[in-house]
Amino acid sequence: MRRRYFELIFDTPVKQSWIYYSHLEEAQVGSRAVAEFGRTGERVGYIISEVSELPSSIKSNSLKPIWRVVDKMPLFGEEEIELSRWISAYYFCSHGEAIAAVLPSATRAAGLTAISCGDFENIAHKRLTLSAEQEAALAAITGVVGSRSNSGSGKENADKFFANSGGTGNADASGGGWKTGGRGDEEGHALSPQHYYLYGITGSGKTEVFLRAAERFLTAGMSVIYLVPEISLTQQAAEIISERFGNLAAMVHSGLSAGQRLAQWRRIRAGEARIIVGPRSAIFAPVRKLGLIIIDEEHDGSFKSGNTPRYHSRQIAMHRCAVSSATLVMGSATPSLEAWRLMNEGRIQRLDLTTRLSGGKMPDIKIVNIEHSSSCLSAELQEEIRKTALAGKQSILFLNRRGFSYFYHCKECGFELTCKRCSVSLTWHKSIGKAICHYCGYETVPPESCPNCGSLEAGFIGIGTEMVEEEVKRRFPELRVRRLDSDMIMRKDVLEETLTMFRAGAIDILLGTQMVAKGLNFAGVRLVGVIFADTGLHLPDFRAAERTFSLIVQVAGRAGRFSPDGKVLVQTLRPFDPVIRSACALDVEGFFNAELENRRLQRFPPWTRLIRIVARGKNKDRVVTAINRFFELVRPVITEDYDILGPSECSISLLSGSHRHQLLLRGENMARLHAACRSALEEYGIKKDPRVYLEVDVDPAQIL
DNA sequence: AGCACGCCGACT
DNA sequence: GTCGGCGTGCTC
Repeated sequence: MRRRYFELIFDTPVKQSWIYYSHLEEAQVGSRAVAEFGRTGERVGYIISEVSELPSSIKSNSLKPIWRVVDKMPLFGEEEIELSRWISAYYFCSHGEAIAAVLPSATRAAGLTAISCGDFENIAHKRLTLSAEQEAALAAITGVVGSRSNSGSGKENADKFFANSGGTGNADASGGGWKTGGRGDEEGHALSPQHYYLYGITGSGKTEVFLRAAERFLTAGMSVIYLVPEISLTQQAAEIISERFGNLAAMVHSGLSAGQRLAQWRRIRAGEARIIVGPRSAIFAPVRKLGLIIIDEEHDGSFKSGNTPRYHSRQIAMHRCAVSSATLVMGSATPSLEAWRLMNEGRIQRLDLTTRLSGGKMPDIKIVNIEHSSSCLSAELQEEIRKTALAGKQSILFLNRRGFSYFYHCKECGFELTCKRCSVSLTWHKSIGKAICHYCGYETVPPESCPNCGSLEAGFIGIGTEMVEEEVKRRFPELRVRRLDSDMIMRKDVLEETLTMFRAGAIDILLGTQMVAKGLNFAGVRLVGVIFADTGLHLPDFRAAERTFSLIVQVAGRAGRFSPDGKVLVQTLRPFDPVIRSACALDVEGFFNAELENRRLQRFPPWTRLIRIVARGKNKDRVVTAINRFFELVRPVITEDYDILGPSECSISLLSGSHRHQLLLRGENMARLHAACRSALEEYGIKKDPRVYLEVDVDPAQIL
């Protein structure tokens, strides 16, 4: 075999590719190859192209050989290479990091496992009759199956707001589409938005519509990707889908062997599995003829990756839909503000589901002022827990307590200390004795007494989860209590076990964080108690109100799902806070429209886009120097209607021993932000301090 | 990110 | 006199 040359990329932050030679016949684009990389010995690289001529910059005697080819059958193709290239440009990571995120790897990606039981054809029947609303929604979503041309209407729509990477490598969405196999309905009404949103209260039957839509696309010979939030919903969705679609389905979730992952990846690539269910990373499923992407609980934070590349599945979904002219359907009772804005503007077609099925009603929600309560369980809440237990029903207690829930509060008048320029809460920095705004750097010495009413009953406070558990156990020794939070599920099956026990009625009170707020449907739940609704509200993050609102509405939805006597108690120090009030009134529209207006006034998403740059390192002075240097570099390339917030210390100023300082680039057009950031990064790279790492987060989900 | 090469402090 | 600190540079 003659000597051939291949371009390889590695999972390293270095933004380059490398040429290797090989005599191996199996060497081919799309396979992984083992080779020596630098002085690191054996490493797995990804073959992304075969090159016929060496670039003049490379001396052929410096080339290294490919030792071994890992995949006899290619693992990926042009689509994956293109997608990873787009990701690397959009999210400012190396191509290698991007492809590693896309492909099933032992360590990084979520795994895949087979679920096959029964046969698609045979199952499709035992189903419920759809309500008129569900029917209408389904018709809208599937009305375009088969009648779509290959045009870019979807692409424009996506680029317009979410995608929009312009000039960064998007170059190509070339017509990766496919011709439809010709199902009849050609009447194709307005094709423009191929993005839909099932907006409906919890328990209004979104899932059934998703499933029917999926079925239509499958029947038409296309593939479907069905995204669900991490952990909670995965299991439920998996069961339903495997039951309904049998061996056409592939489930994606973490904690599986590399072998299983690979097998499923191949099964999907081969077109054997055509409906893929899973969390965030399932968006990369290598399906052919992508027809539909479903994003259930679209508002959920787990769709945004916390590691490089810090992608958002919704963004990737929009891109993939544009490339393949596929349909996107999202759903939630509490959409993200981004989605809400697009719905208002008609760029996403909103489909309403207004009635709760299965005989349940939305629960009675009551706000409880805990201003004078000495316990974290108010008298009212204790009373309801007692009532619920006596009725043989179950309770869920929810406390959204994150690491830094400290805030300055006046017990007298409810005053909170916020930044004058950004209207976000100030964070107490004990070490220097100042309260600081992490958006603009504003800082102040906190007042001894409340600036509003002069009360001395003012200061920084906060509640913890374990405290609640103790309190509950102390007051209700006869009830079976289980705590469910990230600490508890460190051990592998605790989550599953706890949920099973709860479902079986072996637990009376389930106490926990987010985990208990998301998509759990248990018939026995009568009471939901929100221990302290204010927690997330005071985080120095512009999405604080949105998150708080969603959580309350979501957790409230857990009560009385199947019975009419659901009860929700929301404990708060601010019974008149508009966010809490609108959540407790389930006034979704009211909240969203008000919040949209706040964001507009503050120039925050969804009215603007953000790129966040975090400098981190052990040496604080170097970090400050680095972020200042970057600031000086971006300043000239940012045009007047765009702005830069910071540099300022991150809210979490010290993380894993690294000091962190950040900068936010803000503007209406992501393409322009991208361009500015890119040029600054290039300049920065010339003389960068190797002891300071620069993290770039495009469309950050939180900026703490 | 890794990893090796390289030049300055406390140890058998 | 050496072991080892991590600061610096490189990866076809």
